[in-house]
Amino acid sequence: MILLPSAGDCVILERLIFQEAYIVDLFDQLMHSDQTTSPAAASDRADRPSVRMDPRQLLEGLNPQQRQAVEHDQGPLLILAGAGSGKTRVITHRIAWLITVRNVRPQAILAITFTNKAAAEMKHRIEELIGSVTRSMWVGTFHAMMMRILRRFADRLGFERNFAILDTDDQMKVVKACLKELKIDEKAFNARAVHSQISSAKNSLIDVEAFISQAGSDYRQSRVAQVYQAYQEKLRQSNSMDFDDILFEAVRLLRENDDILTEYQSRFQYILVDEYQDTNHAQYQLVHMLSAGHGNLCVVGDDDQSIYSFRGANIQNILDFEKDFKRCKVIKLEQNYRSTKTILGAANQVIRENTGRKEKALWTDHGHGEQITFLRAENHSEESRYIATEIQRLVKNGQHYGDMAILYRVNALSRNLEAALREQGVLYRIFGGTRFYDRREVKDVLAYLRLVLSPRDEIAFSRVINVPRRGLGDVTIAHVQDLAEREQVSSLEICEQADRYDVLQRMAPRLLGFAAQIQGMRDLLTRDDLTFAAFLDQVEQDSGLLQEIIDQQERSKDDAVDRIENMKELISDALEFEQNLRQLQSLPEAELQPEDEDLHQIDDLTGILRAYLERAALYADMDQDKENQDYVRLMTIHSAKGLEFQTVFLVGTEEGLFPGFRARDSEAEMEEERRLGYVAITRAKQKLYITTARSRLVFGQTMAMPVAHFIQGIDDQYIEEIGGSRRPDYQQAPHGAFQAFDSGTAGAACPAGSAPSRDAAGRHVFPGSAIRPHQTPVQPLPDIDPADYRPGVRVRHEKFGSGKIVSALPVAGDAILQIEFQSSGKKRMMARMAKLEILD
DNA sequence: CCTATGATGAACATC
DNA sequence: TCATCATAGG
Repeated sequence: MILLPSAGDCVILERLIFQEAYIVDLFDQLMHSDQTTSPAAASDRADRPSVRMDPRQLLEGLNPQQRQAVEHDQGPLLILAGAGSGKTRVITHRIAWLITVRNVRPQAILAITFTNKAAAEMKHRIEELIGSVTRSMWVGTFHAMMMRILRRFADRLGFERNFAILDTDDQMKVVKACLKELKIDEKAFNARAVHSQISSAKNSLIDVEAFISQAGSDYRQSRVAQVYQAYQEKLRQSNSMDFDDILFEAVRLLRENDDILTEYQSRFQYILVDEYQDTNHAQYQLVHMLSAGHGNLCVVGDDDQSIYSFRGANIQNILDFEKDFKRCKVIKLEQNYRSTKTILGAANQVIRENTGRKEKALWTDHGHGEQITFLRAENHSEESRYIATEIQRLVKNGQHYGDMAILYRVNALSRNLEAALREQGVLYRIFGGTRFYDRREVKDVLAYLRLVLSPRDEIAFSRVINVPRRGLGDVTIAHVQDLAEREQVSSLEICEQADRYDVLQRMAPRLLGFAAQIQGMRDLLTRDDLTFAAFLDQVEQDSGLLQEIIDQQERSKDDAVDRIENMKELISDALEFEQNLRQLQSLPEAELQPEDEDLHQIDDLTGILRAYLERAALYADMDQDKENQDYVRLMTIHSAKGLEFQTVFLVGTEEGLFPGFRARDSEAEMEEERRLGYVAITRAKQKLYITTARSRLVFGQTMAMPVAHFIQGIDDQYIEEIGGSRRPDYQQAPHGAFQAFDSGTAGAACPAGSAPSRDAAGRHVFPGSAIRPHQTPVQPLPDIDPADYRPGVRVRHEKFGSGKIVSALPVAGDAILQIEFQSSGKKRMMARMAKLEILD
């Protein structure tokens, strides 16, 4: 390793810090699936800029305000960066400046971004400037950064280091369980609403006690307080945190432990926070605490782009920054480098209606460009068809799919568009929607993994205890959980001892079988002689999850094939994850003993599993967008934040949809919708389309949709209207006309039949392998060629003897076979798993 | 204890 | 429209 002793720094100290920073970065690279580290880049390591550039270059091409921001030295700094004002440029150059000019060690910099993607982008751009320094920097989201600290000090908070992270789905289930336990009527107390109250309480750092006292004698509130209390208790017993806890507990950790706070305060000499307008109170507090000593806090944001209040974001954080940090410097970036005057003008008109914003005058020296095209279509199919044909027209004129994006308020709108785009042969890709790790079958597998890793994970337990069906019903499960509570042990332990309890007598064999299954998997884990992918493969099989889907394939096959593919995909994902890890570990530095024990343990299967589960929870954006890919991008406005496109189609800008119906009676929410509109409009560089439909299917009903109010306010000079005025039109097309139109395309849009036929497969009895833990080392499954398994081919199975393949369906390098055995009739199995001998 | 059925209610964005 | 939930019947 190369050590560059810097003035005044104790070499040993530097060594330690460097080591941890290095390992921390390994972690980071692992988490970002897009960061498939090239060996070349990886070995080009240095904790100092490898290319020492002339610092003056860092200021080149910057306007005076940008320069000022980059060169700012000590003390708090607020950069108000309007849309398209070169914000990222300023941040990255500032970091480069700090390192090269101010001689700040990279590991003394903490840079917080809003998304993982933004973090990757920031690192990339810094490296372009000064080489691979980012590997020892902490760059990431609040959640990811705090997780590092929390893992390390989990014990101080009373958690085990392998605590689980609950996603929204899990959280909901826990809330429901609490409601049930407290005998609260779910109709009077909507679980969703209660959960959101708990969530915002945590984001505001209101703990259970404070919530209770705040509720006072208010019946409703004190009931919610009870749920909050029960909820926290359950999480604690399950050794789990939810998303909000990650921040909440981090604050608590730093508040209650002076030594830890001091350590991180002195480590992070410079703190930068991007998208500061979207921080919540907990995040505010974290930043505050960490920067308390030196006050070298630089926040960047735009109050007009605050669009995450649903997540607890508090726009006051940015509005009050000057009050909170007295001697702070404020720099406004008001020159827009992105859009035409027309687009900017329209955007300004939309946002100007908001009150209580920081006055900014965004300007550009670009030309006026084309007018904004406003479309008033009859219905959603016409709207989508217009967009599709327009895209094709633009492409004929030399534009690229990759320069265009279609933005919408709600994911559901992508459906209609998809049909039309496909029809017209437009290349496109949809972002967002159900994420890979959120798919049911994937979550089931992950729940097994969680339970294997952390036996106390009650939430994972209840998810998988009867999945696949083991003939264990609500009553039995309730008994198990009651006993667990009474005896203060985990439900899994009750299962292990099921034969000791009278109430469980009847179901004891099944419970024991389940416990043995988990134990078997845990043995595999601790024995540590499998690759991670092989381990996951084994879990998918031993759990019976895979077999269950195969059985189901009998009837409803469309769905089943997808699900099997997802399970296979999960294995490849695990493989990739592991390979990345190995590659990183093969670097020379990895031989060092990291001071951080947690990261050290990433060496064995258990460590990999823990890291993998964390990634699944925190870094769920699996399908990363590759730049320069030539397809139209479809996404929500929220996920488009920070991006820009030559041409933008903003669809469904209708009252009730965008702005959503909930914003109706709340001026605050209305303002957020306007900000959202502002964000959408400012994504466009050259050309903007705003489209609406006079009628649209909402909740399966055709509804008349008025044009969004904030669009009506845009001046005529900026807009060219097609299909009608954006101002209220009294002329409605006859209903019947588009009724017929709808039924024509609706069928094509959703080809799946209305009633997904459920199959009546008999319940799954646990396989023999489950009861007997594995005695012999597990053989990795053989690679097979799916093409070998064709209908008519005769095969031999070690248990069922010889048989003939009736049908074969290739799936992800494997095949689902139906085999007619001479002795035991028809069976369904996966080719690879069955270990068949081909007889012909 | 499982499954099918029909009712019911939900739908906004993300770490 | 789609998914989840409660209920009834096997």
